[in-house]
Amino acid sequence: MLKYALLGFLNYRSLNGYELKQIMESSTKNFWHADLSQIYKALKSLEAEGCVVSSLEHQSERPDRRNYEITEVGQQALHNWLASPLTTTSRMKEELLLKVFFSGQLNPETILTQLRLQRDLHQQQLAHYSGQTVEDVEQNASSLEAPALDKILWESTRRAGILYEKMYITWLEETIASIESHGAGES
Amino acid sequence: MLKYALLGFLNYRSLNGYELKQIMESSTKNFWHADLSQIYKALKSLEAEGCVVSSLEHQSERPDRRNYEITEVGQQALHNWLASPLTTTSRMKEELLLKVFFSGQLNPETILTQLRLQRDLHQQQLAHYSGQTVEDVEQNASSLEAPALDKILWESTRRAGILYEKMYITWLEETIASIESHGAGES
DNA sequence: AGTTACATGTAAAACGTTACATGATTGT
DNA sequence: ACAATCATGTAACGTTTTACATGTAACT
Repeated sequence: MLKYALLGFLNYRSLNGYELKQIMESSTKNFWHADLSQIYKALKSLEAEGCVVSSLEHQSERPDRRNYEITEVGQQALHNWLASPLTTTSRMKEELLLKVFFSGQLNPETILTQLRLQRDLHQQQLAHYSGQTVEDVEQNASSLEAPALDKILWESTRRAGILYEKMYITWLEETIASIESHGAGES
Repeated sequence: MLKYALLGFLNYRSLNGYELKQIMESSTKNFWHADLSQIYKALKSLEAEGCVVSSLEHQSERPDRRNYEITEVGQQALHNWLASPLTTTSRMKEELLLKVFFSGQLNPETILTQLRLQRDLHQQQLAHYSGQTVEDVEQNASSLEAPALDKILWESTRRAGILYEKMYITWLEETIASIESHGAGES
C-alpha cells in the first residue's frame, strides 16, 4: 500500500525520499504514515519494478539527493489500484481498547488515569485538525497544482480526522464516567 | 501486543490456540484480531519466555489439542502491560482514505462507487454491533467468570464499535454528497 | 556545546498474511 | 459429494519498526 501512496504523490511531481516523508507527515499522517527507512526501501523496489526512475542530484553544502520520477508503468499501477474497489472494511488495531477490555482485574484508577491522558491527547489532535485549513493541506502537502476535485477530496480526509477525534473523545468521556460511577457504587 | 491479548484471555482460564482464535473473533475483533498461524507462533514464543505452560491433551475421534495455562511470570507481564500508560495515540492506516486522497485525477464515478459500497458494508457492521448484547459478548467471549467491572468495560468496547461505525457512515454520506454536488456543478 | 534540518541508507528484529499439509467427523 | 468444524502446525513472503552509521550547516 505504501507504494501506491508514494506513486500518488509522485504523480503530481518528482520528489526525493526525504520530501515524501515530510509531505506525508503534513497531509496523510492521520490515515497513512511511514518511516523514512521504509520509504527508501519502497522507492528502491518501485524502481526495480519500473514504476519510477531516479537520478542523483549533487548539491554543494548539502548531501546529494536522489530524485524520483513516476513512469508510465507507475501511472498505470496507480490507476489500477485507484480503480479496484475495496470489498471489505479495514480491520483496526487499537491498543487502548485492548487494555480496556482486560482492565477489569486491576484497580479502576489504573485505567482511569490512562483514559484521561488519552482524552487530553485526542483533544490536542482535534484542536490541531480543526485549526488546519484546506490551504494548509495544499501548501504543506505538496505545493502541487491541484484541480478542484482534489481540494474537495483533501478537505474530506481532513474532515474524517475531525469526526474521528470527536467520536473518540465522546467515547472516552462516556467510558470514564461509567467507570467512575461504578466505583462510586462500590464504596 | 498480540502476546498480551493472549495472556489477557488465558488469565481467565486455560485455552488452546483454536479456542483463542474463536474468542477473539467474537469479542475483540473490532479492535484486535490475529490469524491462527500467528496465534500458534505467539503461544510458542510465550512458552519459551515462561509466560505460559502447555500440555498436550489426547482426544479420541478429534485431533489432539494443546492446552495453554498462564504462569505467574505471565501474570506479572500482563499486569505490567496493563499498568504502563500509553503516552501517544495510535496511528491508523485506512486504505480507503488514502484512495480518496489520490482520486482527484480519476473519473468521480470511480470513487463514488467505492464509497457507496463501503457505506453498505459499514451499515451492515453497525447493525451487527447494535444487535449484540453484553450477554452475547460474555458468552461468546469466553464463558469466563467476569466481575462487574469487566462487564462495564466489555460493554464500553462494544459501544466504541457502534460509535465508530456511525461516525464512518456519517463521513461516507457527507463525502458522497460533496462529490456528487461537485459533479453537478461541472455539468 | 547541543539540537534540529538536511539527506541517504543498512541490518536486524518483530510482526503479519497467505498458502500448504494432515485428517476425522458432522451437517447439507 | 461438498463444505464446515475441529485442531495444529510449517514455509515463504511481505510489511513495519528500531537501531545504527555518516556528515554538514544553521540555530539556540
